[in-house]
Amino acid sequence: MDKELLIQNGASLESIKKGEIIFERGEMPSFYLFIVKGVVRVYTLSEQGKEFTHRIFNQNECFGTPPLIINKPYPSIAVAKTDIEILKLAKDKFFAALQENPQFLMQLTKNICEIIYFKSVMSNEISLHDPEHRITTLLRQFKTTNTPEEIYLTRQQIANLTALRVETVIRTIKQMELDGKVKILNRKVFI
Amino acid sequence: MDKELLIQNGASLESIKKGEIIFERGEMPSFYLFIVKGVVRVYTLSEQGKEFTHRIFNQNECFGTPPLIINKPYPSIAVAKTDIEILKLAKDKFFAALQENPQFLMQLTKNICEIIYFKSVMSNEISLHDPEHRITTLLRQFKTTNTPEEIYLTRQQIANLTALRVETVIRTIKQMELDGKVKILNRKVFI
DNA sequence: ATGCTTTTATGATTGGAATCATAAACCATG
DNA sequence: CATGGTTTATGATTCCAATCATAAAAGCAT
Repeated sequence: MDKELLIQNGASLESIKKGEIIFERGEMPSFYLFIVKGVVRVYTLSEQGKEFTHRIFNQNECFGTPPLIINKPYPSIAVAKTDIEILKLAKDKFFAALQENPQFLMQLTKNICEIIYFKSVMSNEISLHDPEHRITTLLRQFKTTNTPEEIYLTRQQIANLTALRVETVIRTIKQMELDGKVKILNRKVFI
Repeated sequence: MDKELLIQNGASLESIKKGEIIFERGEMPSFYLFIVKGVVRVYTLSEQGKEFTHRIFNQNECFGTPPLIINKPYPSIAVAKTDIEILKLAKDKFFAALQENPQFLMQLTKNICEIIYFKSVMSNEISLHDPEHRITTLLRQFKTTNTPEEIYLTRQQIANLTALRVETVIRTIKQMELDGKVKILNRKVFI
């Protein structure tokens, strides 16, 4: 999981500019991908161009790993939200490293469990709850799992994570502020 | 992962009647749970009693494992859909078994990756697509991952898996039949 | 400062799934 | 085969988020 171990096993460091696509939907995975620096967003698109953000990954996290492990095409798109640096480890070397290094596998499994937990929480929200509830849960989730500087999400980003439209998010957050449920400083939302 | 290994490591077999709750939302996991026989449904409830089914698990699958691994409360409820038999392995023994047996861990990780893949596909559907698209994707997914006898889902079950209401599912499937997109034999849907 | 892009804001309207209500068809079980 | 429970069916209505349109405010580069 950590940089040293990945490099020892043959991973190569790659710099990617903000906005560049890291993998496309439908593509077969051929690398284990680990973020050394920066932020990556994994999302899907509808035919009409609407976006749904599955997750935002920060440094020291891997992404796109489940499709690699079960050998299925990526169901989503990954894009660099900032300039990033990632370590890429070729598939065969990745599996060899897993074999030899049980700690690595255990750490990876924990990471994947965190992802599935977040997805469970959010899919419950999206399937059963109204806009205010969804937004509240998302913000609480981000508050506990990210450092303060990373918390800030634009209304559009909140919309993409909660499967709402940006106008709905704006209106809902406004109402929540009126009700004293959140505070807005600059344009940032505090819960 | 397989029965023998679990029993060797101290798992105990338990019979549970159809309809019984296996774990509740909010409860802390203390066992690794593996289905020897029968079907388990994992779902969440809204305040108004609406249900969202996260996944249906069949025999030779484990369920509720991510919260156990990351030591967080279950975000959902598990219920026996049929009379079932499960192997329960206490948390400490489970982690010990993982330590000693890398194959077990690898198999577990693959299982979890399958779950997250399915969840990714479905959350994309629920967030971005209309009822027909959601239902089509769900049925296709079930067609490829389950054996024919297991495919049959009631309209209500489809609704709970796609975050739609049962009337919407009924109307949508009717329309799809008229359009020649599915066949209905007895009341079962074939795609 | 100046313009350019992104983000937030807001009103008007629409659309489509949820909801409500009722009943028919089917299935299991004694 | 009669009975009760589940599943499917269907019409009428409601409701709320999406959509459409427009603009103000803030951030950013030159």
